[in-house]
Amino acid sequence: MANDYSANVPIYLQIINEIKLKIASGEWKTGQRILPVRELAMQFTVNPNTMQRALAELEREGLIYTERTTGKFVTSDDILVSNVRDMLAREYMQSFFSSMQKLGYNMGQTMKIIEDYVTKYKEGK
Amino acid sequence: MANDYSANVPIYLQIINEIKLKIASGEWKTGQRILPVRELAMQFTVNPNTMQRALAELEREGLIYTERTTGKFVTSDDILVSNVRDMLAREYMQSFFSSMQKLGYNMGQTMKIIEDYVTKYKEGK
Amino acid sequence: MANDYSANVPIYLQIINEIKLKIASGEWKTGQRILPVRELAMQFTVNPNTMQRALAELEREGLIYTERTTGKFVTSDDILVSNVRDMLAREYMQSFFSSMQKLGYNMGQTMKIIEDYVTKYKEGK
Amino acid sequence: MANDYSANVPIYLQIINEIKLKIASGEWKTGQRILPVRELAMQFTVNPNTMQRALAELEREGLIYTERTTGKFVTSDDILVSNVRDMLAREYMQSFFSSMQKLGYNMGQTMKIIEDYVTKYKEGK
DNA sequence: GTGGTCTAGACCACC
DNA sequence: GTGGTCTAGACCACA
Repeated sequence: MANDYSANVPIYLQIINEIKLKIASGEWKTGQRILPVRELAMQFTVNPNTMQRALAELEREGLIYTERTTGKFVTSDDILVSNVRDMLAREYMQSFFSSMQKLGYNMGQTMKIIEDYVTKYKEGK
Repeated sequence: MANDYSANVPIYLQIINEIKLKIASGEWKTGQRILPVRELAMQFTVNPNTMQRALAELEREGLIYTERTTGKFVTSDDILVSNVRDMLAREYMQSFFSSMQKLGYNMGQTMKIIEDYVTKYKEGK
Repeated sequence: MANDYSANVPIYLQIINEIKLKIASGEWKTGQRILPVRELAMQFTVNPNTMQRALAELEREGLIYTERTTGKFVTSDDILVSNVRDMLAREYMQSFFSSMQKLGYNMGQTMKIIEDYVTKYKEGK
Repeated sequence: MANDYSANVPIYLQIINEIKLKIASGEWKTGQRILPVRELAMQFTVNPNTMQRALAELEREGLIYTERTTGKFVTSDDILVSNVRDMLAREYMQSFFSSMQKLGYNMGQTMKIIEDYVTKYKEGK
């Protein structure tokens, strides 16, 4: 049996995911300037180096770019952002179906549960 | 420095979830005797004290009971198990919809994505 | 006129190039274990973090891989190494021809100079 | 901590090389008057003192001479310029062969690579 | 004031 | 002892 009791997910990876979500969801708009590294670090209560590392990684993925001495910006590539958003949605969905499967629900049963939930949600609203 | 990044989730909590999942999914059947603590601890490659703590917690929730001198058993209360299973499914589902909402998909859009996914899944199969 | 009086090339980039050369030239053989990060850092008289960064980059390029708790190894992919070697050779060559062009030699003239040089070299030997 | 990583090459040395190249390549013609130090300094976006130092060095090497009250001129000694040009070419070439050797190519292999490259270059053109 | 880099020193998980 | 991560604090180039 494989045993990996959650070795702490590195902070910089958690930050990467958080920011990726902000960009994908449009909370950080394409082309928009982002806060200075040091301010971001304070906002996330993290060391500037850690933030720097996270942003460097996001830059490698193309979600952020740097203008020397001016600052960092969200990419202006709407298609890229859209792809990231789709990819995240897909990950969430697959993870959800996988969890349901572990609980013993096959896809059809899972769909039924979802539909019931949505129906009740609409009525409740 | 105080920060809000996931300090390790205590191992005993992780184990509780694992076992709860085994019971809810039927991998551990109702009324079935479970292995001695020490063996379970080995199986999970965990300290026996940690396993003991997890089992105690599960017992408080009624999912496990102890017969002195005989050992520990999964509850025989099928309804309780069924409720736990439903509850977990509900948690997964709410968490999923919540994530999708953070990504900017409302419930209708999310449903559409799910249906597309399921359709493609069936075709692919 | 563009002015960029060599801002120091970052040490970690210099190290990357040095190590890449060692691997491409076969001084570090494919599959061979490399020294621990901290020892390498001492050998290069550099901070361990700097060495770590360089090695991480090389790992992203596939030239190095890590076995947890065991150490780091040169890739076993001979083809990859061969490609890197070819690429470096090509870079050197293009840089050379480019320099000669700046000096006012076209490709034919450059070839002539090379051949003279090689001829003399052989005679001298 | 002492280490052997390229501390910035002094700017005046970089400028010397740049100007030497201009003279050797004929961009600055023999006997031609060169701009006043202050204008050159501006062109190179460099402190006038730095430019002065570079020109003084070039004068010591005979590539430049000063006529009091008139200004500075490129040497009229075509043979000297030609020699400098040859010497630079030779340096580039030796540096190139040396790099290739470090990569593990002997002179014959290097020649083969050059010829392949030139052949493809001509076809491509 | 901006990002980028480097050092020093520490802690952690894994074996 | 191995790699990986994090913090703190410093320095640099560029504009």
